[in-house]
Amino acid sequence: MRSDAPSPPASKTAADRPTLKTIADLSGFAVATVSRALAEDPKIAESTRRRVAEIARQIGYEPDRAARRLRTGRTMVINLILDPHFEVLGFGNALLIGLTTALEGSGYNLVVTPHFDDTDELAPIRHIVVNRQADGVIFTRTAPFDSRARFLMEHGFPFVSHGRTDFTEEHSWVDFDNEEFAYRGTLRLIEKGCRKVCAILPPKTLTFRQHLQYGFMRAVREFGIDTLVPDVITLDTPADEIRDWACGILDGPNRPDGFLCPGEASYLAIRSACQKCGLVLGRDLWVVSKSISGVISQIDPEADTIQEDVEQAGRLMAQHLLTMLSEPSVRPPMTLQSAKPLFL
Amino acid sequence: MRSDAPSPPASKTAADRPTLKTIADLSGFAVATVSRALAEDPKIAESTRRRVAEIARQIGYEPDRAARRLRTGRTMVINLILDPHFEVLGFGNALLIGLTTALEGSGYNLVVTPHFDDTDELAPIRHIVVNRQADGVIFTRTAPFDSRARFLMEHGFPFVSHGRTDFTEEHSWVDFDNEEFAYRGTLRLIEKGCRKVCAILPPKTLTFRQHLQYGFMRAVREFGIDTLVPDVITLDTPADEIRDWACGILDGPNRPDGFLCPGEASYLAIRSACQKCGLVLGRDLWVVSKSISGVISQIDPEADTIQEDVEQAGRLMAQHLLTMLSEPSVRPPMTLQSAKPLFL
DNA sequence: TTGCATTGTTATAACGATTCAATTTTCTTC
DNA sequence: GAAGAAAATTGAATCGTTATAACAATGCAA
Repeated sequence: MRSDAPSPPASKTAADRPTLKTIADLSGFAVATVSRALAEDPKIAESTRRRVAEIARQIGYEPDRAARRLRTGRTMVINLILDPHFEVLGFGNALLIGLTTALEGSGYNLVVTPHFDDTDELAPIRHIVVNRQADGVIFTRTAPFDSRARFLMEHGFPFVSHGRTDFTEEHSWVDFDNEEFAYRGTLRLIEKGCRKVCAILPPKTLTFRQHLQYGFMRAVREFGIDTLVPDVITLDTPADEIRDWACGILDGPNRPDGFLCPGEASYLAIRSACQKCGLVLGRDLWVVSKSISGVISQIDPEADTIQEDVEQAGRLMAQHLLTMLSEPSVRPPMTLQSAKPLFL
Repeated sequence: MRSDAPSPPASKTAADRPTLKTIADLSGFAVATVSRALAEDPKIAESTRRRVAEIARQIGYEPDRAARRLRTGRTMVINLILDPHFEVLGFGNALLIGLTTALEGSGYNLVVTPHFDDTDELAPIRHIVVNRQADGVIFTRTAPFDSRARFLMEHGFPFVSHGRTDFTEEHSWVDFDNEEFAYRGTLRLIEKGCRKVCAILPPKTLTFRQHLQYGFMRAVREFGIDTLVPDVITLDTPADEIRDWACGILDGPNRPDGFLCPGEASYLAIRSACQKCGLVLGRDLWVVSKSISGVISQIDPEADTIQEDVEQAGRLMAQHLLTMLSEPSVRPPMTLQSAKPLFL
């Protein structure tokens, strides 16, 4: 007996998806009861709760997001502001994976909003806050007195930033211990015998430039090492410009013999410049690099890298936000991720 | 005179955001009239429409997403399925930037949903379709008979895939012309004098493996060149494994002298292996690589790369979806992105 | 003046959830 | 068995929007 009878004309799947009413009819209880039963309201009899939950499970009931949002005012949305300078290699992706992973099953959706024009960095966030487009915000690359953080604090809007600020008021953040990275990385270069070390740093506007600088300076001062910190070249400079600049430096007199690269693109750029100038890494020149995607240590196992676990940062940020959303009175969680050198 | 008078107790910003009712009260019209006026309903007097629009503008009215979604059933959400194998370098990021850019101002939100467990690739999509969590879906890395595409077509659910399928029924997609890439790339290797060329290909399950293979085979057959296509090594293999494998090959007899790398990680891996074996790129060995983030051509200007514009792909996918959503009867738009060699 | 389009506006009922206050049922206790 | 307390349930209102159908107001022909 064939069972593939002609199905009813184009049965639109989601047309008749179950609501509280469906469960109410099926169970004999009122809609209000069903709602409260599913919310585990202790004033609803245990037996009723079980009964309702069972039916809900059977028919695959899932509450309607729009209705809930309209009624409660909670959007169940977390908004990630997409920074234009998401490091080319790996950073954005890893963060996204971490965020979505940690948010899975929480009921929160991750909405990604771009912010690419350099004009008004507040615009997307203001829109979200004023029009209640999300319950929480996540953004990256903080400045010491970040206008986004200030705005969100002023409005009591939950957020987690990647990177610290210099505000006295506490807020939630996750950050990599860039000072430690720079300190240990520079020590490593000195240990290798470097006499003049160069650090490629982020733009001056960003908080983590300070951290890197502190760590770097601390190490070089301890050993009285010569330094070079370019003004015009930063981590955000396109790799080809870094490369060209490095070629110039390496050709000149009194060239540095150690580089601190807090990013993968800059590492590849230096590596390439070095090769072009006929210098050999690990003989004429040493480099310590931050590794995010892991590709560097995969390709150059002998390279001195320090791993930044950005995926974990994403998970942490999501968890922090979830904590704050479920317990608004809690002290904003902050996490400093330690720098783990892959060399000894 | 100091102006920092104590502000009213924690004035929650979005507490009193304007609704249709606000405009109704302000203008003297009924809520229904206001709604239809803003919708540019031709049955509403021109003068009324102008008046209402002006007030709406002044008070910064923005319709409530939840209410609208509840009433109309349209979610104004587009869902991107995050693939676990988003190429490490650049791909995911570029796509995301393209998507969000093209979606800006459209009123659609981009929600990112992960799919990391290798078990049921249909699960996230089924959830979206059955529970009406979005109006359209975007996903990547199609298989010839992709179960996700099939499911979505069966349910008449709008979607755009990155990559083609072998289904006879048409659906919307954006794809890079990988056959052309492989053909031109291989020709380039032959032109350089290569006698035995190796192609690193994606896993057999993916459609674009066929395209690459066709292009590759077409070129080598034309010139009767020897080939090597590893079975165990694919584009998804971690860079260190590719590197180790390549070292083995390059040390052995009858080694290939040309590599086709349709991905940046594989290029870096080959480049590194080559260096380790004491071979020199452009003398003992040639490589043609696909470049996505652009970092390769920035670092190795002399490298033979072919650019894939993934950001544009993202923009196209978003545009395709928007078209289909606004005109459901339209023939699903498809775009093949041409391969642009950066060498002559 | 009546009748009948035409044009513009509005009251009302949803959409699917939550929540308050009111109601019904069950359990105690005398 | 009645009264009162406790426990369990429910009707109705609400969130902000849109769609339908009904309602006024105006113009024009007969």
